[in-house]
Amino acid sequence: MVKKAITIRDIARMAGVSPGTVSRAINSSPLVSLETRQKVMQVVKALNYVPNRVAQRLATGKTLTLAVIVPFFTAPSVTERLKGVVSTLARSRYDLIIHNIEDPQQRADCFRTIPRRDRVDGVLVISISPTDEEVPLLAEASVPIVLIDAHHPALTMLHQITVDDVAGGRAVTEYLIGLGHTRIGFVGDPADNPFNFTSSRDRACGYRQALEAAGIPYRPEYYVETPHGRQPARESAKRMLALPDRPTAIFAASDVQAVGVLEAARELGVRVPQDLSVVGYDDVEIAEILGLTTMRQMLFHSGQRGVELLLKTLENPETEPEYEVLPTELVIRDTTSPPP
Amino acid sequence: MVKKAITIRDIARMAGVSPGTVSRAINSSPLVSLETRQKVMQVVKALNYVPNRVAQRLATGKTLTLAVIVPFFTAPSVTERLKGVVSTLARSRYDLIIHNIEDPQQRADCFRTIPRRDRVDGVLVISISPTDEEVPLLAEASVPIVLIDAHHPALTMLHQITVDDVAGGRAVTEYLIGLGHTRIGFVGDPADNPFNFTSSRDRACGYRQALEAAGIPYRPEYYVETPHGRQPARESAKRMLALPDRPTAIFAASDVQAVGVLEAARELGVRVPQDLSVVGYDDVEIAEILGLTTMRQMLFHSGQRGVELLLKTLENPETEPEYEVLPTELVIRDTTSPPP
DNA sequence: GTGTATAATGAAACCGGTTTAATTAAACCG
DNA sequence: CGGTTTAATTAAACCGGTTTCATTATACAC
Repeated sequence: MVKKAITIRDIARMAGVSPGTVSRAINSSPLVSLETRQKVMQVVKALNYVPNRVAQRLATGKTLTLAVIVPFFTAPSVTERLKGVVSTLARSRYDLIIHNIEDPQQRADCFRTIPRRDRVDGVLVISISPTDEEVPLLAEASVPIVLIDAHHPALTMLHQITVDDVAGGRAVTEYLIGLGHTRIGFVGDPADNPFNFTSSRDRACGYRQALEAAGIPYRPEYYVETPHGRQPARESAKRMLALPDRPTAIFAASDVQAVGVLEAARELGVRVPQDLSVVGYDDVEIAEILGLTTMRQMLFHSGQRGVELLLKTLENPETEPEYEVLPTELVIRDTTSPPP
Repeated sequence: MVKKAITIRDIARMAGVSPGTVSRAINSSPLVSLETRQKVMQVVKALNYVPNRVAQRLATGKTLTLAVIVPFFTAPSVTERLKGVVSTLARSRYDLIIHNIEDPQQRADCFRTIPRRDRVDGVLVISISPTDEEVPLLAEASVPIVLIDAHHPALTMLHQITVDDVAGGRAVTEYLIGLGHTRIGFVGDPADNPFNFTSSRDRACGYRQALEAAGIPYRPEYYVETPHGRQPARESAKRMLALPDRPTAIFAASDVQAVGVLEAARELGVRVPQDLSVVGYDDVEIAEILGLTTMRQMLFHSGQRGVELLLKTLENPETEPEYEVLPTELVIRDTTSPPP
C-alpha cells in the first residue's frame, strides 16, 4: 500500500553511477558529462523521480518557502493585499505559507517562531505594525522581513511599504470642508487595540489636523471608535445621526465601516448625499459598486511590491532597505455633496 | 553577522548528555529521568534553542504542513471558503501553504507535484473538479486529499464536500416560476472552461430542468455564458435586457454576476424588482448589503469541514471517506417579486 | 614516454534532527 | 550474594539529499 518513495540512491544504482553524480546531473552542474547526464535523466524519467524536498532543504539550508503574516483576514482590504502577494509569487519557485493572526497570543508566537532560517527564507507582514517590544525580535531575525501597510521608526533595516494615513485622513477631511461641511463625523476602529493597528488612528489624526487647520472645533460627540465591521459601524453611526445637531458628513476609516454608515442613514431615512455625505477609505470593490466616495489605496500593488522587494533581497542580501510611501487618491463618486 | 544556529549537539554538550537524550527530553519521552530532563530544559531555555524544523521533518517523515489549492482566488466565494480553512487550521499545529492556480499549466503542475509525502501531509482542493485525466494523479497520491466544492465520481477514496448545484439551480428557478415568471434569463460562466468549473454548468442544468418541468420552453436568447466577473455579466445582461421581449427575471450563477445584472438594470432604467427580478447564488457579504435575493451556500463552513475531515484522516488513516452534500438555502430579499 | 593540467566520477562527510540497538547502572528477587 | 529485570543513557544508524575532497581517466605539452 504505502509504496516506498524512490531515492537518489535508487536512481544512482540503476544508472550505474554514484548518488553525487545523480545530484549533479539533476541540478545541471557542469561537472558531469553529457553522456552520463542523459543516462541519468533517462532513469529519472522512467521512474518518475522527484527529489525529496525536505532533504534538499536540509542539505542546502534553503527552504524555498516564504511566510506571510496577516491579521485575521476578514477585512477585504487585507484580502486584496494578500491577492497581490499570492499572485506575484505564483511565478516564482517559492512556496507561500500563510499565518493568520486572530489573537495577540498567536501574534507573539508568530513573530517569535516564524522568521527563522530553518522555517522560511523570508517573511511578509501585512497590516500589523510591530510594537516596541516586538522590534528586537524582528530586528534580529535571521531572514529578511518586509512590512506591508505597517511600519515602525526603529526598524530601519527592514523594507517598509506604507501609506501616509495621516495625510490621507487630512485630505478626506479637507475635501469635505471644501464642500462646505463643518459638522463632520468620524467613525473608526479603536485607536488602542491589541493588534496595534495604526491606520484608523492615523486617519483620525489627519481628520483632527484638518479640522484644526480650518478653525473647526473638534467635537467628541462626532468622533466614535467602534470594533471593526459593518454592524458595529452601523450602530455607532445611528447613534451619531440621532444627535440633535447631527453631522452633515461622516468620514469612515474604511469602506466596510462606510457601508455601515450608509445602512444607518438608510434606516433612519437620512438621504445620501443630500442630507449626509459619506466618505470611506480603501476603495475596495464594494465601494465602486455602491458608488461610495473613498480614498483609494494601492492594495493589490502593495502586496505585489512587497514580494518584489523580498525577492530582490533574497537574491542580493545587500539590497538597501526601502521605505516606500504609496500614494493615495481621492475617488469622488455619489455619496458626497455640499451640505444641505 | 550570520550567527550560527545552535544545534541539538550544542545543547547536548552543554548539558553533558548525548543528543539522543536531548531529543527525548524535548519531546517528553518517558525514557528520560526527571533530573536529566530538567537539566536539559534549563540549557534549552538559556540558549533559547528551537529545534530545526527541516531536520525534524526529514527525520520523522512528517512535514506538519498542509496545502490548499485554490483557483486564482479572486472570487469572493473562494476567499470565503479559504477563510474557513485558515481559521480552522489556526488552532492546529499545521502550517498551511497556499497554491494559487491561474492557468491550466499551473494546475497540472500542482496536481502532479504537491500531493507528495515529502512536501505536505495532506491537501485541500477548493472549487477545482478534477478532470478524467487528473483522476489517477489524485487517486494514487501518497497523502490524503479533500475536495471542497469539487467532485468526481471516480474518486471514491477521497473526502468530497459539495453542494447539489443542480438542485440549487432548480430551486431558484422554481421559486421564480412560483412567483409567476415565465420569461427567465440565466447569466453564468462558460460551461466549457479550462478549469473544469462545474458549478455554473450544474446550476444551468437545474435551471433547464425546472423550466421543462413547468412546461416553459427553453429560449437560447435567455441563456448567456460570460467570463466570470461583474463587468462581463453587466454587458451580457444589458444585451439580454435590450431584447424586444426581455425577461422579467434573471438568475445569475453567482452573486458577483448578479451585481453585474443589477448594474445593467440600473443603467437601462429597468426597475428591480418591479420590472425585473434578480437572483444570485452564494450569499456573499455583498448580497446582504445590496439586499440581493440569493441561494445561500455554507462557504465558510465548507472550508472548516474540509479541514476537519483532513485532520481526522491524518490522525486515523482508516477513516472512511465521506461524500458530504451541504445544504443550500434560498434567502429572499429585495430583488425579487412577481412579474409586472 | 613522462609529466602535468583538466574533466569526470566516486567516496565520504555533512545538514540536524530522531530512533533503534547496545550498554551501563540500579533495583529486585529468591 | 549472584542472577535477572528494569530504567536510563549513549553510540550509532538513519532520513535523503548536497558538496567537498580524493581519485581516476583522458588530453595535452614537451
